[in-house]
Amino acid sequence: MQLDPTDRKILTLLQDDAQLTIKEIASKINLSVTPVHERIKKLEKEGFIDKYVSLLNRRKLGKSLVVYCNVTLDKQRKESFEDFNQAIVNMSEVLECSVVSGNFDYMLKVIVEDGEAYNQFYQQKLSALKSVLHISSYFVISEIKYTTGIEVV
Amino acid sequence: MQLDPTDRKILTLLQDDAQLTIKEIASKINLSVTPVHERIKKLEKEGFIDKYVSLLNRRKLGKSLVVYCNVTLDKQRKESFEDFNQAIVNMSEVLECSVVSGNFDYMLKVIVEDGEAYNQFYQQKLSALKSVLHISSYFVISEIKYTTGIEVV
DNA sequence: CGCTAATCAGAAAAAAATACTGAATGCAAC
DNA sequence: GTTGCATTCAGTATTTTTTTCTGATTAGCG
Repeated sequence: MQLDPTDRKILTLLQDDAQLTIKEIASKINLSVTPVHERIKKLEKEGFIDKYVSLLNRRKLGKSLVVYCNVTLDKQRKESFEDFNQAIVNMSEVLECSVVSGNFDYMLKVIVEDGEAYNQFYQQKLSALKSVLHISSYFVISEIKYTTGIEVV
Repeated sequence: MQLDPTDRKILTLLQDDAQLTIKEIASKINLSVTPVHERIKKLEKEGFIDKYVSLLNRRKLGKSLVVYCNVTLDKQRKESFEDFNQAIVNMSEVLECSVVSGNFDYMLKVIVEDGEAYNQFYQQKLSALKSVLHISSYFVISEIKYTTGIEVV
């Protein structure tokens, strides 16, 4: 399926504010509600829109510390990767985890309450995994930018 | 303001699916619509809910490559950080950017179309910034986990 | 006990989403 | 050229949801 400029405008609006009513969107792009509604349903069905979420304020919820981790696995063990992946998916502290190229294996983004909580997480959860060989932690001091919005060209 | 278990349930539901109707939420947590509605409005006003967004499928939109970057700035120049921050905020390829502790200064998450597009971005945008001294790039090979949902305890 | 504040259910009103109808347009086949 | 088909749209009707309003229940407290 090919997106036209109207679809792109709708996607751009929705990824910034999913609470916009169809009428509001219609008004912003000079259309009536019918085509806007139909297009949104189509975009959902075709998989351009993955899901609608509300973004919570992590500080308000006591998760003030963000840490990026580089993890290297013990390549000797054949099942290392599967074991590790499985474990990571079930850790609520880990928001993002990807296999990356370079001189380590995984990049993680972790959020916790504070340094003490990270120490707990590090010692009892992450480094406790048998497949883990090495971890480097980078503490976030200041968040310059965070967005879930991607450019819709 | 203090959250009670009902508030936490609502937040947990909403951060996973912001399209749930108040009636559906009410039914899931055994309440009527009135208190659910009142609580959501309160949670928005108090800042526990930052915003509602739709998450788009980046592959569908041609952004197939994710790259994490470590950037080191030239500390000699006094205005380096401000200049860099300003520039980053205006780059649509950069989804996340944070100042971090450790042997480099910034951690970035970048999404682009492919390797060629990254090369373009790297050469003409990122390394073109005067304040940038060094960049290390880590290409994402496989995304194990990605979520915007944080544990609401 | 009586007062107040907080929380809730249920119903009513307002607004939104969804479904339906038909008009306008573009395009391909003949 | 014109017939037929598909696409896109505006306008309206219907259904569903949100929002507001009213009053009941409960818990805390002097």
